[in-house]
Amino acid sequence: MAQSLPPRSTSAQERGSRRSARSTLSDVAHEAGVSVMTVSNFVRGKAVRVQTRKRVEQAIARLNYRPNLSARSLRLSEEYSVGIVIADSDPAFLNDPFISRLVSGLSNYLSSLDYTLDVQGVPPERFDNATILNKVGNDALCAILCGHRTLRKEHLTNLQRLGQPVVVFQEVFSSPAPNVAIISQDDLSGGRQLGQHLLARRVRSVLFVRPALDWCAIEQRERGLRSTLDGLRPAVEVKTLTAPSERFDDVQRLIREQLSKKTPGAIVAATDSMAVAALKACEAAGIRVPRDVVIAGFNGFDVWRYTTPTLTTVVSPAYEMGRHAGEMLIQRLRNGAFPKRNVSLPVRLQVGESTA
Amino acid sequence: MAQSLPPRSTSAQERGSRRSARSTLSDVAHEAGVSVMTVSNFVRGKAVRVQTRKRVEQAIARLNYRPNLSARSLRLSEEYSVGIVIADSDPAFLNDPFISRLVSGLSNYLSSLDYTLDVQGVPPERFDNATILNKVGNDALCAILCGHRTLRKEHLTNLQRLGQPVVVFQEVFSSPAPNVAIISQDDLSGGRQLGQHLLARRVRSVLFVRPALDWCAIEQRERGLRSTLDGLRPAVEVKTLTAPSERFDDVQRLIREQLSKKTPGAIVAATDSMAVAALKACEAAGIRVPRDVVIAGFNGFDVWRYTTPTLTTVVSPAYEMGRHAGEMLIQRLRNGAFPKRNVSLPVRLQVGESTA
DNA sequence: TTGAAAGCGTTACCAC
DNA sequence: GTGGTAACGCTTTCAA
Repeated sequence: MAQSLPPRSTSAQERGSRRSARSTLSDVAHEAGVSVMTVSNFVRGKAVRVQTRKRVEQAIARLNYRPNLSARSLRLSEEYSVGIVIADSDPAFLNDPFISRLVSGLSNYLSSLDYTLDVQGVPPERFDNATILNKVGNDALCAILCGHRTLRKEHLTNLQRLGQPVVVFQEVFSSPAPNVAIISQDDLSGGRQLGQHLLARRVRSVLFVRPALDWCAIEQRERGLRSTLDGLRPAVEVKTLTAPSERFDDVQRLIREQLSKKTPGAIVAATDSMAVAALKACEAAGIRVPRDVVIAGFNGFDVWRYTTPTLTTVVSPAYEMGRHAGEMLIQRLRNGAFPKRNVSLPVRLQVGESTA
Repeated sequence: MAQSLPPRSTSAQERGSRRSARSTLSDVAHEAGVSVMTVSNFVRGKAVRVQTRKRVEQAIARLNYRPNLSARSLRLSEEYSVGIVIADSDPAFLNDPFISRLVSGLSNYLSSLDYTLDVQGVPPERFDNATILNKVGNDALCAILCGHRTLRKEHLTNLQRLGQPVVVFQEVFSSPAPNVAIISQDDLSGGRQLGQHLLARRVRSVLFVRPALDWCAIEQRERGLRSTLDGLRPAVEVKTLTAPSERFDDVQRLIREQLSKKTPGAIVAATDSMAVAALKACEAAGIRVPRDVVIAGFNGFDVWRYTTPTLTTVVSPAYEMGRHAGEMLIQRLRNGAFPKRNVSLPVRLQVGESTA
């Protein structure tokens, strides 16, 4: 198509059939009988004589002109765009409420500054293949890692090498490179708050249920819980039960087995969906909640209100984390440095009927 | 910065401090001692002599070169990018499981073809302000509309004027413009399937609970339900209850009021979260499910398994809708025409304990 | 206030 | 196989 490059005057009408008549500044200028620069100035809100402006406005409307972002980016060496790569083994990676809220918060903040957000999910083992990482199309990046610690560490190293500002969520690695910042939620405190709450309920023994998955948020939750309950007199026993997968049925079965041996005073699940599985397992076993055993989880997304009894849970500030990431990246872009390289956002214990 | 345009030889190192040393084809060519075109050819997988290739590979690794997408897009008049605008009054617009799955499906498909996905949520009244619509940065667009029918119609008209391929979800408008296609799920059939199911359960009266919101999916659901239950002998009574908002507490209260007057044989809620509200209202009123009343919803996202009893629901093919949109847009881009302009994807009744 | 020219990084098109 | 050249649409710079 478009044979050996006609020298000029290709109007939007004539131009290739692919992009049906996309008009350019030059087209508008021609239509309005002014120079390209005048149109450009008008589009960018510079002062233009009223008379000229009217002509330009009409030409723009007539030609349905919209500025071309690629051309602008190329000229300005600035993309006005941020990308987020989400490593997740679930193809429906946005379905996790933590992620969906985080991305919403990020997207909204960026939109308010007329920045674009590119979203790409990727299975953890193919992380390095993500287009967003291999081509330059964003001013800055966000990443949610997953998989084994070694793998995550490796991915973080690759992110550092990109030479772009990057925000990584929910990691504990110390970040040597000045272009990387880390945003987490204070899961340690979450575990502690929950521990205190259980103490106030006079719980004597706790079963902490977690997925085998190597995920530092969960380590923090357990650590916070244990730090509050360990070494008390009279003693509070804390036992950890590790589920091979996070699948609802698997978790439910595992807990049912455990309950057949012994009923703890409390079950704390590393996530809400595991807590619901525990709830169901108790129900099936004829163990009443909260009378016979109290149950609590982590996350606080919607689910808590759907169960009977409603669930006590530690609420994640996921939306705020996304928003905060946006703020930090924009500051980094504008000022050349992150205001802070390691941020921890507060969590909040929400008491439901399951620990009443 | 970067004073009056030095003629050449600005290497990545010297270049402006903003984008710290982003290297270009020219830098790589210089480093490898070959021409720009050779590097470009290599990068795009064209044949290159082994010896040359090695040098280029090394130079790329040394300089950490990544291709610049804006330059590529500008040159090729192709962005390799799709945008999705989501009109939603909830700031956490991705939190709706229908939307999060749809976007995941779309994103994954596009990723597999090395296309980028731009995501932007926007409150319905500011739809026309979305950056994605006002600047050209994508080859094609997707849109999820919301708000009053009149408003949606207006937005659809604006989308048509964009002169880009567009896929709109869950709309019923006939689409005059050849650049717009519509993808829906078969809610009519969903309503019918549910109606049949209730008939088999010998239900005599149905309360259909819906939000006031003007949303055509919900109209279809009701129509399907009624078309199956209307005019039978003996008659099945169908009554519609409209909730002013979709808020959980509001819906719960409304249903409780209704139940205090009369208990229907079945409650069908327009969405799962409303169905859960109904479940809770029954529980609070001492009405047993499914013994005294059976309950069903629409959507089939996770929630169904969290409740007690588990929920009967009509499962939406949300992920597939997103994927399908991607396929249609890419076909449209490659072949110049949509294979089909109106697609309806099948739904599936999933029977849970709530109608056992 | 308006305009002409150069160049951002890339690729199509030739020529060698 | 390799390389020179022009152009994609835009904005900065400088001159009128």
